[in-house]
Amino acid sequence: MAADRRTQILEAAIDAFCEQGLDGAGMDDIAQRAGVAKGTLYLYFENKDDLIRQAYWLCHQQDVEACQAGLDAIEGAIPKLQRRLRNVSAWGLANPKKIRMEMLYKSSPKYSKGRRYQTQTLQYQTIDKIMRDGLERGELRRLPAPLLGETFFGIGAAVFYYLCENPEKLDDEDFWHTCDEMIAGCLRQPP
Amino acid sequence: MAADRRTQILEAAIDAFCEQGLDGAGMDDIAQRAGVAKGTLYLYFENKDDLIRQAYWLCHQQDVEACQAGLDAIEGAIPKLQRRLRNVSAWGLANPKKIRMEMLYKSSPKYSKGRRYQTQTLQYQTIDKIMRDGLERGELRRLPAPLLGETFFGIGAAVFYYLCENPEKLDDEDFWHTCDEMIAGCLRQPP
Amino acid sequence: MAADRRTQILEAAIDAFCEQGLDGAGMDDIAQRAGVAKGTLYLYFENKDDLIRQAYWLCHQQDVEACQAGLDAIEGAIPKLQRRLRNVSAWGLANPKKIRMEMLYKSSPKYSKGRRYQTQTLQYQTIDKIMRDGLERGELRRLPAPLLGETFFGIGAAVFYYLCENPEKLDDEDFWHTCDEMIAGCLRQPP
Amino acid sequence: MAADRRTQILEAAIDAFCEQGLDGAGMDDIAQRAGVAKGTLYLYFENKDDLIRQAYWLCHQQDVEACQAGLDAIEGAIPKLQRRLRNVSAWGLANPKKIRMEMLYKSSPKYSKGRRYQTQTLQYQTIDKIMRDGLERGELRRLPAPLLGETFFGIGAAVFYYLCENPEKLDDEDFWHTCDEMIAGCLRQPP
DNA sequence: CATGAATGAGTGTTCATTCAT
DNA sequence: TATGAATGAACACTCATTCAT
Repeated sequence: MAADRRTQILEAAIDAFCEQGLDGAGMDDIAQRAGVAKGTLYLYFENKDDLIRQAYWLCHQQDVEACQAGLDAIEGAIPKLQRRLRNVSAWGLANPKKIRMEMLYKSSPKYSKGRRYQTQTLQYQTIDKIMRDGLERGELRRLPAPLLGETFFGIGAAVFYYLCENPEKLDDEDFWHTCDEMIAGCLRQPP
Repeated sequence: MAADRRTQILEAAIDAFCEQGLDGAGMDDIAQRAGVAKGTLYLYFENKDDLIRQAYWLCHQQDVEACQAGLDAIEGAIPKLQRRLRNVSAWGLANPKKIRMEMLYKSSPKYSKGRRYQTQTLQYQTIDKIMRDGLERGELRRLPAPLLGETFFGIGAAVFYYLCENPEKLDDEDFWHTCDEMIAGCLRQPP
Repeated sequence: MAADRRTQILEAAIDAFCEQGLDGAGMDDIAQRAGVAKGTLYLYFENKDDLIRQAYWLCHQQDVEACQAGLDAIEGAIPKLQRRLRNVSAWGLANPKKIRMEMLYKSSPKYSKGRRYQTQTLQYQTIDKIMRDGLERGELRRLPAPLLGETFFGIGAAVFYYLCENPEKLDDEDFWHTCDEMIAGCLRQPP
Repeated sequence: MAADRRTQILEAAIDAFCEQGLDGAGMDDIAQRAGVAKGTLYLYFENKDDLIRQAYWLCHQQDVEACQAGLDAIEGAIPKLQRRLRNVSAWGLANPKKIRMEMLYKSSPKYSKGRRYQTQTLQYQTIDKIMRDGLERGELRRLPAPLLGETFFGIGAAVFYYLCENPEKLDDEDFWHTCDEMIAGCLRQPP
């Protein structure tokens, strides 16, 4: 399952972090989960900090990539966001630990300021672009792009958490239709 | 300012946790901030875990109480939620550390499952009630109450984060009007 | 024997360093010798480096003080040096570990450049003074003061090592008479 | 420059030990300096200890050999010692790292008792021979041969250190004349 | 009640050594 | 012969907790 040592360690680390937290998970534990000796970790990562950052970055990149699927072909901010919500939900349900890892990282005072939606993330940039374009076309409510972005993230998180406990809804088109309406109702500029 | 020793310690602890994280903040640091000896902490709290839980609980209770202000007098789920958003925003801006403490606690795998909106919280119960009532009256989108609740939380968090960086909007009625529309557009069942 | 905790630890550390070297002696070992817990060491010393430096400094200061006894009352560079040699020998025989600790410190590339006789030591300054005065009065060979100083140190070390294995000579006035002659023959400017 | 792998490694090791100390220098560092893989070290040396001992021994042998040059042709203990001092000084200035390596080894509690002049060294034997012969002929002060030897070493070290910082003196015949007088004044039995 | 010196299990990290290639 | 990835015991250091005062 693990292509190489590095990935093998990163996956073990993500598991450990999810279960015990960034501080709670020890290097010993991670090494054991990865099936390597403790010293081996330091062949691939400078230190625990580096391991955490790289574990986060792996999750974040995969998340972003999954979210992006098919987005370019869609016209309009609202439809793009609707599609994006489906993308992230499907990916998140299949990779719950990676979602959790992103959250842990972002909520740690050591690594981040506690926002879900942060300027330096890749998501910020793509979402921000969508929002600015939508605002320009008069498609979205006249609110600052960052607020629109953060709001979209908030709704997304809600839907995702709901799906975690009701995964069967993932294929329920009625459910998605209502979600689409929520997003549209929330963000679309009324005529 | 601190009524008694216990509160004095709790407030120092909240400060420390916000700045350095639940694991990052040491009992030494907390004691120093509180102006008491390290041993004294253990007279008021069983251990660090207990201190964290009580610090969280203090913040959570005050949060809930502040959110509740004036809600009983309001008729209708949507208006209630709109008011609630103003309540939590105003309180949160005045008590950013307490909001942060709640987040830290909820995002720690040791104490919580990582949800913002959790069954055991007091908010869950009040919001859930509002949602159930609203659904019964056909006021809200036909979605499960927990999803509606989580969605409301998501929008609330977005608005709050935005206000943190643009606090002058707190008194901007136009801003709030748009927020009200976002909430309504998102949650109200269209005719 | 140990006045306070700090001294108690320093003495244990000196013992350990002498037996196992600065790097070879572990903090665990030092703590055990001192009869305290490992953590206690860090209440009195910032880190191992600090402990080493302070252990050295303690030895160095006592060494210097012992060497100085009665020197002020003596007139002339040669007699002063002769007396000094007796002083350091007597003190060194009674405190062999402290002498060794000084050597270990000075010979460690981490802490020093490897000279026995170093500018920053207290001995350097007092000996240098004696040499300069002696040169001024034409009492000593016309050589640079540092070379005279280093030479005196070299002879001193030789005598000390010899005494370590023949401690009974410490009270042998004939022995000291010959030592005095060695020093004089070596350093005094012939007429 | 390095005849074979073994020498190449030994020279790299000596460099590393001089700069970082016997404990401070890692096998990694030595391998890198020698331009070989870490594992290769263990083909030529049993372990780090063995490497240290052999590195020391190499330096020691070369030192002894250099000191011996032209000594057999000289009659009399004092002239021999004077010549020897010039030999070791010239060699030491040209091979400062080898001198340093010898010192590091001798001052390490793990390998030695901390004496400059030690029974098991090759120097001990040749110097001891000179001293015994000189004593027999009444040429030297009536002191035990080991003390005379150690004293000579002490003066030698002083001269060498001085030359390190004033290398131009190496060719200054006046300087050497005074050194010769120091040695003679120190060790020769007065009539 | 309050203290803070003392504790020691636990942490992240290093590094001499091994061994499959 | 030569390699360098892997190992794991050992290390310096931290910190929640205790307890004599």
